[in-house]
Amino acid sequence: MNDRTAASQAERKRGEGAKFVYDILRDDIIDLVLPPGSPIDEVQLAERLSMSRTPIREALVRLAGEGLVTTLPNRSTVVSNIDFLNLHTFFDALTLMYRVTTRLAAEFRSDEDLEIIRARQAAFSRAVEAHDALAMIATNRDFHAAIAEAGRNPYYTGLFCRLLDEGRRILRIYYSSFGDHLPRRYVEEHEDMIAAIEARDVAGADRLARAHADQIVRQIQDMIARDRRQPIAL
Amino acid sequence: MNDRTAASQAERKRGEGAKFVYDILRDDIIDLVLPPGSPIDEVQLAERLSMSRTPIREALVRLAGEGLVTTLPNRSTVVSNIDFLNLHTFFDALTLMYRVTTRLAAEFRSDEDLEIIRARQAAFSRAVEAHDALAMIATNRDFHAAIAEAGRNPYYTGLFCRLLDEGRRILRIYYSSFGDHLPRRYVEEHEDMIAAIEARDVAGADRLARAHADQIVRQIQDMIARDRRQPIAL
DNA sequence: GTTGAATTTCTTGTCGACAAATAAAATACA
DNA sequence: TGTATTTTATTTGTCGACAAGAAATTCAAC
Repeated sequence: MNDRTAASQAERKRGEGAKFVYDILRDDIIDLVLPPGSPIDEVQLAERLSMSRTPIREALVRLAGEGLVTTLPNRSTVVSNIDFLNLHTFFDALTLMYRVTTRLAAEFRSDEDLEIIRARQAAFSRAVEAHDALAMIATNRDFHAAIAEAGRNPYYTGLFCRLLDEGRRILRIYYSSFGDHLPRRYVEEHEDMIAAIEARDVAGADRLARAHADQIVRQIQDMIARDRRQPIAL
Repeated sequence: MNDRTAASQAERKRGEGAKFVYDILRDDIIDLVLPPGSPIDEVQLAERLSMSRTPIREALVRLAGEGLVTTLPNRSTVVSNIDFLNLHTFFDALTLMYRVTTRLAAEFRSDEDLEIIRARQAAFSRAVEAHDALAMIATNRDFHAAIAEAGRNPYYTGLFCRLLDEGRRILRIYYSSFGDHLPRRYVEEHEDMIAAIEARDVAGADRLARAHADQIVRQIQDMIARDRRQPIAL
């Protein structure tokens, strides 16, 4: 799978076995190392990570709770499909969470929050400069997650992070079609959002977040319309 | 605990052991049969339900994923506290979900959805007539959950149901202070919402949902202000 | 009587094994 | 040759047991 598997040989503390395999599976699912539909074999995973099936099952239960894997009763558990037929519900929720979290960030952010957000934006900017599409997707997610954290509403951050992760999966499918000019626009939009959050301009933050969300949704829809590899589902 | 425990003697099908104990624990937590802070002993539960610890642990992992229980590493797992200090984040998210789901229901509802919603409203009305506060709380939750289902956005319904369940816990703490006149107002508000959903009046549904949410939030806040038993936390 | 260390107890996290349920393969039959 | 049925095989769900960690208790020293 990946090189982190080597770390499994190192002795792990008691109690973090499940978290260990959870993190590995989660990252691999979001990065599409495990594409939708991939079966997950408990026994195979167990011997690869040199641990019992018990912590692996616990990780799978948690992943199922977040909707990242689907458990067929008495049969295999597979990586959840991306529901292309109902993407509009995803876009709708994503847009709303963009707006709400950015609004709240403008209202409740502390100076430390602002620092973290700026650091995340710097990482995103570097990824854009380097034309590294994969890093762009990841750092963009971290940027907005930091804004959500500044809003200090765990209900929103929870749903938003789930949506952002799902968005990473979708974007990763089409990452080859990323151009060079559009992302730079995102950098500028991010800067505007930071300015609004710093100025505690709630209305402005909402307007920018909405525009930003529309922008991203439109780009994903364009990519899907342009790329007709799997028109129905994966 | 309750009489459902007796059903544990009946033979269960393979694979639904975890769901069985999950449902029991979930209901008991939401109904405050297990109040916040209650420790959950795996071994005790295992022998009471006459099953192994494995399915019980799976249920606990799922409950932890939904935030209903908190697992202290290497120590006991307890029923999660109600965070009275940050109730405003709960009210904020609840209000937003009320609005969004009702809007979407007005937009996408089918005739079958409307039937289900009406049935739930009838149950709520009966509970109000019977002055059964506990049934009121439960049927009110089901009514709004049905509206959310009609909106057909699983991201919203997921968060909303979590919020409604948490609201049930909060309301149940103060259910003794329920009067007789206020709930009747809720019945009428529900009827108005149904009418707006039937007429596909999105703007009206939004307005009614917002007013309804404000109403409920205000009542809970009044109850908390009036009842000073546990001013800080439970 | 109080404080601190050692011991015991109790609960959890992990393991290996077994049995049920399903999928796959092999066989029988038309 | 194609289809139905039995057999095999694989994978999951469950179990009992054991060991690591933390809390509670005991014991000792001052």
